[in-house]
Amino acid sequence: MDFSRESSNPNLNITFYPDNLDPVTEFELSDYLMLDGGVFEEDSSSQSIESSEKGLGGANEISGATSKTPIIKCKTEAREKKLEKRHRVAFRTKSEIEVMDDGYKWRKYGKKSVKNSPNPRNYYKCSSGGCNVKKRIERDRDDHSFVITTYEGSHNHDSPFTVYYNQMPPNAWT
DNA sequence: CGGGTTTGACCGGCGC
DNA sequence: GCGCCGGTCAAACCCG
Repeated sequence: MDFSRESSNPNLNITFYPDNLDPVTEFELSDYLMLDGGVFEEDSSSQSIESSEKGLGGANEISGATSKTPIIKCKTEAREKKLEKRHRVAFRTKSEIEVMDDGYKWRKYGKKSVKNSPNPRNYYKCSSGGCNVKKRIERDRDDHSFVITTYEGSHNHDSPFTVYYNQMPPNAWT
């Protein structure tokens, strides 16, 4: 069994996907891997996904990589036009725990079995009032030890985690 | 008692 | 037009 990871360290291996994992898109997996540690953001609004910087237990540093591949941007614009999307960021994380604490409070509102995957997909909403950020979590169908987390939208408010983050000295975490 | 899960039903979009 | 499929709702349930 390869579930014998001794620590629940979700920061071991993180891959970023543009959009969601659409198996029927023209994208190949190698296209995603081209981004290699980059964050894909759709900037249809002026905010950026802060949660990606501060979230996930505050241990990983995934900000900084900002290369936006033009081809993907192009494709996404088409989809964006069609679906009128907001921000959508997908992570692929090696972890046994599906729901990790990224500082926000999430409320589950749905579970669904997807045809493409044997594993169910979970839907979460940010439980803060007026904040309609959504989150979608599913397991990788190839690697059961990977978890795919997709954020959609931008938070209206600061993360409760951010309060601590701002008020503490930077080395308070170690 | 209040807030979060669970779970099936419902609905809308898309492809055929 | 119909059926499939993904996403959301909401009522019942569970837990602190």
